Amino acid sequence: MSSPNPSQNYLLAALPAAEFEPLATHLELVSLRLGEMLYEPGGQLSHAYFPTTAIVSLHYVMASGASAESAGVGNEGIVGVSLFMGGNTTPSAAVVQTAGHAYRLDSHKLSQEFKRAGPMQQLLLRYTQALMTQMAQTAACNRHHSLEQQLCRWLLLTLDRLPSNDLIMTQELIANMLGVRREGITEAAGNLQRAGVISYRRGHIAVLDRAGLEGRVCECYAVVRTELSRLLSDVRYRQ
Amino acid sequence: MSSPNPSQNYLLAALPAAEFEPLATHLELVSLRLGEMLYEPGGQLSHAYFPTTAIVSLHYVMASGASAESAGVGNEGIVGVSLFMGGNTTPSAAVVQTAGHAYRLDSHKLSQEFKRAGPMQQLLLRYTQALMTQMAQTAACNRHHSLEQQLCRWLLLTLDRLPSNDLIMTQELIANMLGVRREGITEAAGNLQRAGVISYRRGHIAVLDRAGLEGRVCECYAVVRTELSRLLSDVRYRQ
DNA sequence: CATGTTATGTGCGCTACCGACCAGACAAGC
DNA sequence: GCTTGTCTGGTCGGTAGCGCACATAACATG
Repeated sequence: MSSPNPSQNYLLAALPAAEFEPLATHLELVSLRLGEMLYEPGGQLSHAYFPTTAIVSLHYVMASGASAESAGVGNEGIVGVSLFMGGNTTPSAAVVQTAGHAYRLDSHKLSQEFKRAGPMQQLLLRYTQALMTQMAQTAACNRHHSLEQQLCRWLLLTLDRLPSNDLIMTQELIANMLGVRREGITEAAGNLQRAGVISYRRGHIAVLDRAGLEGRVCECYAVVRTELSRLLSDVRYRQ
Repeated sequence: MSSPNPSQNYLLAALPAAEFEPLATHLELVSLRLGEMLYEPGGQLSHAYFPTTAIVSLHYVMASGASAESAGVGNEGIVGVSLFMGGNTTPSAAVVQTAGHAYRLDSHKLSQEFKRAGPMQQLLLRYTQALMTQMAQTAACNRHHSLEQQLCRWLLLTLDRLPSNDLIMTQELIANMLGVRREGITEAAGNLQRAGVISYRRGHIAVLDRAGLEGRVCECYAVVRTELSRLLSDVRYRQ
């Protein structure tokens, strides 16, 4: 896992070898810094990104400056679905939430690959549907669930995209993702720490008890997870 | 407008004549009753629906019974994107929010049409991207905007899908869509009525002053509208 | 026109979250 | 060492929206 490898990304790993090989030479390894903006609202994308160890957050920033994440993308997906959906851009921004690596692919190459209507197209469309589920669930969760439940959901989704149990993440950043006040995160995280579920210090969060998180999270986490594995499980071609 | 016609649906209307004609014989006019469930969460879809005068709401119902709409579909779109996205089903439900007509198309025929990779595919993908924008914006709006602003957004989006200014709609139903308390709608609608923007009686709402709504709505309405027209404006083939 | 049903209006206490602060605590650089 | 910036902890008032319990009003039906 330590040396970067395209097959750390689920979508790339799922491609049949015959499809992947010709693509491999066009994949460019990039290192994404925390806070880096992959694209601004309405901006043109020159590349699509397949994260391996990085995590990217798709979120909308309101006129007031307030923001809210609609979905996150990690090694299970791709950043830049609008490139093959035909819109080329979106009103959302894509910001690096966890520093790490990603493989990027020229937008023309991606579009060309998509148009071949092969396994890659199927994978991309299915992933896009999973992304829609994540967005719809975020909308419902924002409406009905408590800040603590949402924090648990967010932690679990992030954890699933990381090799370790340690997140490099300030409370302020989490608050921006969830679109809540930083103090709200302080309080909820404090509760979780007191319960022995997580432990944190300046800019680091360690998950000690994953089951504890799962016990506190709302149903939304399971819905997103289940739907992702349903959509992508039967399209894994390679080991 | 009074006699049902497939080209009342934007997507069908946008198809080039050569593409539309062979499809026309497979389109079946159906009448959708208020409250009818087109598909249940996880259920299989036998048809896709192109609404003309009907409006369908996509929403998730939580374990607690609470619900929240993630997007609405009217004559600008299609119900059943999961049929061509490859998932066949979704965790959301589709419920008729405004009774009216729709043309339905057999799921195999739709899928077959999609695979031809012609104008229909492009239209469907672009519409799907617009749908994603609507979902993402709903998530952000649920987080940050007031009930009154959300009601205005919902009314405007619904209005855009209707030929008239009269909605047949109880406050209870709106509350279910927005995922708020019925009393909250009573209050917000009361304010709007006092301001002369709308007028209502048991199960009917008339919009008197569209500009008034637009003055009170949050930015989310414009984002969704603008994105929809951006994505679909350059793919209109027929008059 | 009497009756049942469904839709709307109102009042209450309650809680989760917001906004605006300030204070302490840790990390890194000089 | 000391300083400076960043991160976390706590407080205090304010409020939007919830849950609940009703009261009233419009319509539909026989």
